[in-house]
Amino acid sequence: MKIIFIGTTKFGIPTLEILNTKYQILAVITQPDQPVGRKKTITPPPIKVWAQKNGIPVLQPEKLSDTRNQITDIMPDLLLVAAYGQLIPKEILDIPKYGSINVHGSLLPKYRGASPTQTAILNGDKTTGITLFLMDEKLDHGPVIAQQTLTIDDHTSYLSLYKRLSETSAGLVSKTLPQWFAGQIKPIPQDENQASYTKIFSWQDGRIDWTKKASEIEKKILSLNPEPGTWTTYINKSVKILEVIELRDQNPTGLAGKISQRNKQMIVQCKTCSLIIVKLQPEGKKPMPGADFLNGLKDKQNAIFI
RNA sequence: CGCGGGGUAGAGAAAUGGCAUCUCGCAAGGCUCAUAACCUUGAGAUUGUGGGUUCGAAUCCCACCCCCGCAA
Repeated sequence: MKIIFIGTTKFGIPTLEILNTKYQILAVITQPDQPVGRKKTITPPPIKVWAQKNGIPVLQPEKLSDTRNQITDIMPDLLLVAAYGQLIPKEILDIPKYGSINVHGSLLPKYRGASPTQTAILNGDKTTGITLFLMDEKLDHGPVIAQQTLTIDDHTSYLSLYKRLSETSAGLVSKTLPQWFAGQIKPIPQDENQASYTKIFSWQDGRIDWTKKASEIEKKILSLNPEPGTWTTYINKSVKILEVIELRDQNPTGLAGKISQRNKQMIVQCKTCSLIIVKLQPEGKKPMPGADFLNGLKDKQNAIFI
């Protein structure tokens, strides 16, 4: 079987690796190199780097429809898409004999869209999973081919769940494709009534509201790091909050956001209980332990996050 | 030339022209049944680099290097 892999982020790499051992990867399609960071360094997508290292041809069209003729010429049996970042036009999806399959990091129809993993953690879900579905012209809409459920443990961070999902994808793709090619799977349409969508989180979404419950704040920190980041302000400067531990506190005292010290640890008051700030990063500074931040404070008595 | 913050002891911060200071850590001693607690003492800094102004520069001026937040 001949496959074209379409993807951009490193989410697809485990899947791509396993495909490369079992099938013929004719080409990899990924987004164009983008300027990144303050210096606007032109950076290739991770998928491109991997493909070049493994001697697989790379296509980087601005718009996918530009490559229609090239894809037709290659005559793939299947398009496999994982975290590409653009809608793929139907005229492309219909080219391969066995259709176009997308790997999505949630149990569809729940959490369609850009940030299923972060949203699952933010909402405090106990489970999530991987869905393989046959793509159509609508976003994350087509009939489901296979699903695999994963449990989300407490205190799971976005990055660790992302990694597990990405590895699970590889396993599920590897297990499912032979059955798909053999015609043993009948796609099941998604239940539109159950559908929900996720948005791309912005810097503003990462602002911490200290009047919320400590457990809610912790989930926000776990889900929205490293991107777009979670932050608060201290004397008109932003401070990223990178890592916290919830502290059981029977008698919350002081205002929400109030900074205090206990056993050399930095404590911030929330609504119902407190959080130990393990790691944070003031604007313009490198990440540092909460205790270090506390050491440098001029007025420890009145220190507060807003 | 996208906007902005920063570089001072091992760490985090003060000091805006005049003895480089504080908190933490570290070392030694003390207290204690004991301690991550407490007390005493100590070590540790060429203030990012190079030049300039000045009797005198962490501080003012010029150039350069490096780190970081936002935005993209």
